[in-house]
Amino acid sequence: MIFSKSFGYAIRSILYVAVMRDEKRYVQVEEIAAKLAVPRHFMGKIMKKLAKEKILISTKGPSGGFMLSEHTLEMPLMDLIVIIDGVEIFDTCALRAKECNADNPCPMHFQMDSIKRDLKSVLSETKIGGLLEEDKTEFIRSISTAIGIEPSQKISEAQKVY
Amino acid sequence: MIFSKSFGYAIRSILYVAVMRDEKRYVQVEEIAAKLAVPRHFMGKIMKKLAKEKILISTKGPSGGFMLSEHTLEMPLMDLIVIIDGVEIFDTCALRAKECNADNPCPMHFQMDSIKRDLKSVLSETKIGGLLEEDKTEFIRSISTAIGIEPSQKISEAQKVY
DNA sequence: AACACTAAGGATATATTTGTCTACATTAAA
DNA sequence: TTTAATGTAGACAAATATATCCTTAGTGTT
Repeated sequence: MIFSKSFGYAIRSILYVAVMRDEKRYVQVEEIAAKLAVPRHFMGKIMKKLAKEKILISTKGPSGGFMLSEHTLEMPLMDLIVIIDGVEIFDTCALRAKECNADNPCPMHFQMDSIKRDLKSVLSETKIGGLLEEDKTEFIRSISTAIGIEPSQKISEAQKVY
Repeated sequence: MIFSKSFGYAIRSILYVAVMRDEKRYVQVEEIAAKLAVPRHFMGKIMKKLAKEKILISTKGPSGGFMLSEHTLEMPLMDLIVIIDGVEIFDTCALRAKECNADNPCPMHFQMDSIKRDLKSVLSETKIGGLLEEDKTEFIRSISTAIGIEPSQKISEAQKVY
């Protein structure tokens, strides 16, 4: 699955907060989780981590919640991957050899090297803000708009999308 | 982790059988598992699947075990991935959108498309036999040779490698 | 100061993957 | 034909990833 489910949740939550940035200052986990059809508390854990890593700004209390920080949109996906999934995806040998490098390569080393190089390249070149360009914004907004009236309905509708 | 642990076990077992192909006809799970430091019965399950898919030939009874089939070495890694890990790695959207394609792309669609294209390319171009070329063979052989005397030692030594 | 609202944190639960054990079926060899 | 060596199969267990629940701690409002 290349990336974890958590990573997908993380991106989706950031994009949701980003799309909402004109409408109000802070967005609540409650709302995000409902609109994106992500388990409320699991979403909370992930966002807590994002806040701790300064990817989002959070504040407690009434009308509190999450918003973008200045550099959120400039952050490469690479950083997000490392924060959520860790570096294992890049430094774990496919055959699980403990020592596997160019000097002492496992039989799949160079193939994996090529794959990982491509992966790193895409993830480093793509910034979070880059995911918001053009009509893609519409896709995100559709999650929150093209959805029913009532909370439980919202969730079931959202689940049809994600 | 891109590929599952099981996938790594599968490749390692096939390569082991391949390297042993001169020395004897059949190689036993018992031996393979010990030399590669893979849990005996877990290894068995994976190899059973490989045999069912005609990637290896198996026979029961005394002096039975596994050996290569004619086309084993010509098989692209792509096929092996699908057999062991399934197609989810290629058809699951990173953001877990149910409908995600070029016409209705999720915000990460084109980045993932690029990554997956690279992945498929490497996995399709690389055949299992290709992993056996040159000095890589030495790496595999080292698993079984550069290892101690006694079975329990063998396992612990092997674990240092993998 | 008291209250209500919201994120933070920790404990617990469920699902999936990985690993273990036991019994059984097949086959070669004696 | 008996026996022992082997793969096959399924139930069970442990580890990890994902999900839920409850409590705590800030923060704005009254």
